[in-house]
Amino acid sequence: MPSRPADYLRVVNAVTEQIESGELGPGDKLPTYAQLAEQHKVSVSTAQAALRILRDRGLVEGQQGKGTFVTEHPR
Amino acid sequence: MPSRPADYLRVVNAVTEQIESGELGPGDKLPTYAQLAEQHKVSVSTAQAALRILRDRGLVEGQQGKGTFVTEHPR
DNA sequence: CCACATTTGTCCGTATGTATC
DNA sequence: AGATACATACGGACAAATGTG
Repeated sequence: MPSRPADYLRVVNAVTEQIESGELGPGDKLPTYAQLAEQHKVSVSTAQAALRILRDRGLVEGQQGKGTFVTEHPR
Repeated sequence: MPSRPADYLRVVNAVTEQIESGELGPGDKLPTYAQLAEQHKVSVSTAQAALRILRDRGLVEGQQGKGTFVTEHPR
């Protein structure tokens, strides 16, 4: 029974790939919660859960009032 | 302006410390969602968010119907 | 200085599914 | 069959920071 990944993980993986492929570079701004939610056909809550994971992993950083940005990662 | 950490991070940190201090060892069972929520005076939703982070970090593993357990393996 | 809109961040309650006992 | 417990998803309500007018 191949259960597909949870929605929030699909978003996590999608964004991670965009970063690793270079489509999104350090300092680049990600779509807003609402845009990300719409793009992946999930609720805003779910998009937020995904971004919380990405923040915890250190891939992105959020700035209130401005947006979410790809971490300038030396690594 | 040290604003204090978010509730879900407090739970993450508390559990992490219990693991690192040896109070909780590999294979040990954590409190249930409801118990964890009560102990830290947060909602079940918030406790779940904390455990999702801990799972993502690889510190614990959830098993449906059974419980959440400290991962067997360091690193 | 103030009002407003935008956007991220947090918290909660509920519903539903899945697995175990 | 029923109880327990983890897992996912959603929507609503605010707070905090930013930018604009």
